[in-house]
Amino acid sequence: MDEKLKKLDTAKLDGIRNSALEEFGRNSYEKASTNNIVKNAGISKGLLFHYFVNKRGLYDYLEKFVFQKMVDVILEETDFDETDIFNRIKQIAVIKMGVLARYPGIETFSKAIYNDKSIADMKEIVDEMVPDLYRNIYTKNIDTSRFKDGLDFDKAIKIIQWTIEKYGEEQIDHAKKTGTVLHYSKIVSGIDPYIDILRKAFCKKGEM
Amino acid sequence: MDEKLKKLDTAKLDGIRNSALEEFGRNSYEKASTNNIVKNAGISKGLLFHYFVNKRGLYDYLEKFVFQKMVDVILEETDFDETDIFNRIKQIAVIKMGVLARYPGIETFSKAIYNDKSIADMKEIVDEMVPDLYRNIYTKNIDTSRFKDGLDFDKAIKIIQWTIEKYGEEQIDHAKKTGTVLHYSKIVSGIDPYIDILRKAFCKKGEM
DNA sequence: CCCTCCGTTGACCACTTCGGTCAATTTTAA
DNA sequence: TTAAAATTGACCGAAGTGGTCAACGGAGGG
Repeated sequence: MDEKLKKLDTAKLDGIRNSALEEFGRNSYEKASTNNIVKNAGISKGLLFHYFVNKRGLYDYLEKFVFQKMVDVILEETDFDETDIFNRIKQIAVIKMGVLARYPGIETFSKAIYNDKSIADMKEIVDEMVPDLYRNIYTKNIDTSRFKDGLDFDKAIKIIQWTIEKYGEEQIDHAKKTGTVLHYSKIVSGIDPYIDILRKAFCKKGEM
Repeated sequence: MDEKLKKLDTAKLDGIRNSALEEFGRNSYEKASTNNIVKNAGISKGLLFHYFVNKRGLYDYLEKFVFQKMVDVILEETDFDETDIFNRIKQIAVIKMGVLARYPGIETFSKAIYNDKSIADMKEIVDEMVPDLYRNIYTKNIDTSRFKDGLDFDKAIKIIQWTIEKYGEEQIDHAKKTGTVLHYSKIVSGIDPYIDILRKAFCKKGEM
């Protein structure tokens, strides 16, 4: 399966992935329809099974893909020379949103994974790697001296991260409800006032 | 339909609702199976259609129910004598979690609503009422004088609210992944350190 | 004791959709 | 020109779909 996949046209593969992520994100594994997937991907039924063998093969591939993609992109695009934690967190949030934009459905799919029984190995890998990854990207080469004395660093990071994520989610929700197109640059700039508040709240007076 | 429903046994109705919320939450409207719903609710097929006429009737009922339930419980249980915004937000979060605990699946169902086309009236009602409701419950009889001068009140509230919500989500996720049972009292007490941090960050020195 | 009422059942309906196959066709490259 | 590879979609038996309805059982009144 994997050798065949490597020869598959990038654009076509992208289409299949997005279509499948959406279908598996919206429905449980059993109810997700391969017919819908091929229809929305604009390919024939036979081709899907030619490349992914069967439904389970496609699902397992997607599972590995979304995890690997997120990790790869974050590690690759994060600027570890940035020592300011606020900028670092914002940067990672923006990177994540970029992935979400390129692969719509990746989010609902990720959440749906834990409802279905999936590859056993996969869960272990994820559960091991993710905490490690997150500890790294939010602490590596970060200047903690600017924080107020006595502030719980880990919890402060969580608050900043959560604020940025929730702001993003709110914007996405709002766009979905009103039917407007979402510009990620707008989200990014809209975050700043919140970051300012948190910076004032968490940093020493002279160090902002 | 509605008159019949009133005579339906509470426990049985609860079972049907929870089963249906879960099924509609996990699947799109078309793919959601009435067979699954009756099976998990422990009732016969005929009974479901006797009370709800058809699939759409059940769905529309659920839509009204989840919205009405949330509003009612919040308005009923919130203590508006509490003037401290931190306690107020925490209180509402706890109330919400209580509803989520009693009706598992209500959350995914709510999110799924905006993907499917649903009762047109419903959307308008929700879009009008919800912002109003939220403006009220987070500001009515709240003492704003404790906040630091120059702090953006609305944004500060958002940050507090988001922090509490994300903390809750994280705990629920963790419980789901590890398969452990979740005690809501634990969530509630676990929030406090975060609230303390935000209180120190947002309030005047003497006013905490 | 029967009778009527009503909540409740689940076999059954015609129909759609399911995952998956494979002979046939088109595209590619040499 | 030809062999190989990519791609199609009609087709399969099986399973599931929303919805119906004749029949059942127990409660309550006479």
